[in-house]
Amino acid sequence: MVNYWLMKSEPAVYSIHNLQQQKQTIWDGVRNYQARNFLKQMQIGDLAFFYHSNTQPPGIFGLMKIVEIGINDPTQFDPNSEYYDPKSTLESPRWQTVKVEFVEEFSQPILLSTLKDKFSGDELLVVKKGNRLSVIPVTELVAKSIMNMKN
DNA sequence: GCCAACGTTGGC
DNA sequence: GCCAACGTTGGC
Repeated sequence: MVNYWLMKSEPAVYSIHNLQQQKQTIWDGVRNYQARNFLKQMQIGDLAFFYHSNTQPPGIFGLMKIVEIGINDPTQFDPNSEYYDPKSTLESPRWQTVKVEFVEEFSQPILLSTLKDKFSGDELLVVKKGNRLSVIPVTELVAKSIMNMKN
């Protein structure tokens, strides 16, 4: 069974175009336990919407696929990284993540304003007021609907 | 730049 | 375990 997710990134830091060029990347830097728990639930083959946050306009700009799971986020051990976590140890790492692969960039991005028109906060967490999670699950029904909207 | 809505930290 | 203070996210 394929699960669907939505993963946020600030395009000024890492955009769908960066992923398109790199083909694959380790999704590092998530430092929120709830988001991490969703990362741990991911399975190889799952699909994730690439969401551009903190930009104008915000929205879903493409699709990616989970190709590797259970990766220890390397930046937690790197004192030079802004994501360094001195409380994390090699014996029991705190932060796990996944490797994602570029699938497609949407020819027409699905903007947050559109998502707000189409879905309620209960249907899709990203339109819920006050939502701050950078990794959220998306139901199959909503995912299919989004896939239709991009055409 | 503002600020609402969180999550985290740390004293007690 | 409580909760005040503080930090962060992210749309606007």
